Amino acid sequence: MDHLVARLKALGDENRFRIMMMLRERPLCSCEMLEVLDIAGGTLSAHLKILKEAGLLSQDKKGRWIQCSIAGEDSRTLLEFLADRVSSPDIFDSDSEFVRSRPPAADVGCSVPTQA
Amino acid sequence: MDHLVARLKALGDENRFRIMMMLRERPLCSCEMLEVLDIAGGTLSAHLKILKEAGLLSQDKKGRWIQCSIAGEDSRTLLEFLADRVSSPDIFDSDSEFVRSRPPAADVGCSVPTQA
DNA sequence: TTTTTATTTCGTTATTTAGCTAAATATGGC
DNA sequence: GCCATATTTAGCTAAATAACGAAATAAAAA
Repeated sequence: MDHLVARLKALGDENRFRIMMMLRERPLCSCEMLEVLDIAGGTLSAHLKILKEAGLLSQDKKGRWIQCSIAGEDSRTLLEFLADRVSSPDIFDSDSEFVRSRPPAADVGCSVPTQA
Repeated sequence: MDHLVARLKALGDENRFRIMMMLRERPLCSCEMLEVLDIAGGTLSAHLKILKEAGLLSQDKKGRWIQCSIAGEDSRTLLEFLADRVSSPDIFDSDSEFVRSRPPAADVGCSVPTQA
């Protein structure tokens, strides 16, 4: 499959798209995403794997947790273009708002229960 | 699901993406697409339905056949942006080349056997 | 009106996907 | 080393998806 088509497929899922929109704000660790998305840890891990394989997301070990970021300028460009075209900005904005309301993970660690 | 995410999902399939890339060239009827894509008529019909429901494709009855086009300026903008970013231009270019090599359907009708 | 052509719908099948929970695997702090 | 935390893997289920071929529709041509 063409790489771009694979990227579109990866982004054609609401939860994965929300993840990438949040990452526009700043790098995040999984536990922060879990606070926003109503899915289990295992499910999130699977989504992150798909985004990584699509070349949209990169992961860096930062001590105990793993920091997820947007992978590369190409991905960034694509996401900015798409962000301007979402038809329900409210949802993505409130996700970003939540991210902004929290101090970066690097400062506080991940002190959130992994699974409900 | 957010409308844009639904569009990305619709485009995240190789055959559907090829269809939309070909439509950048000119409007097409199903039988022309069938010459390019190696799928059965019923399968194509299902793909066209998905693209239509995603608001990417519009269909107009033209006598005996149905003309498919890109639906709206939004879709056109999105597709042009994506077309510049495909990682295997060869495939999509050769599809477009095939389309260009044929006179428009309006002139000749659809004289191609529907299914192999 | 019968035939031909274009397209859709239907019934089926195989595969993929998204989700869960629970177990396994790091990794850092005590 | 042991415990707590973060993440991945594994095993499962249910729903969605892409494909087929054949039957059903629609509309123009003969």
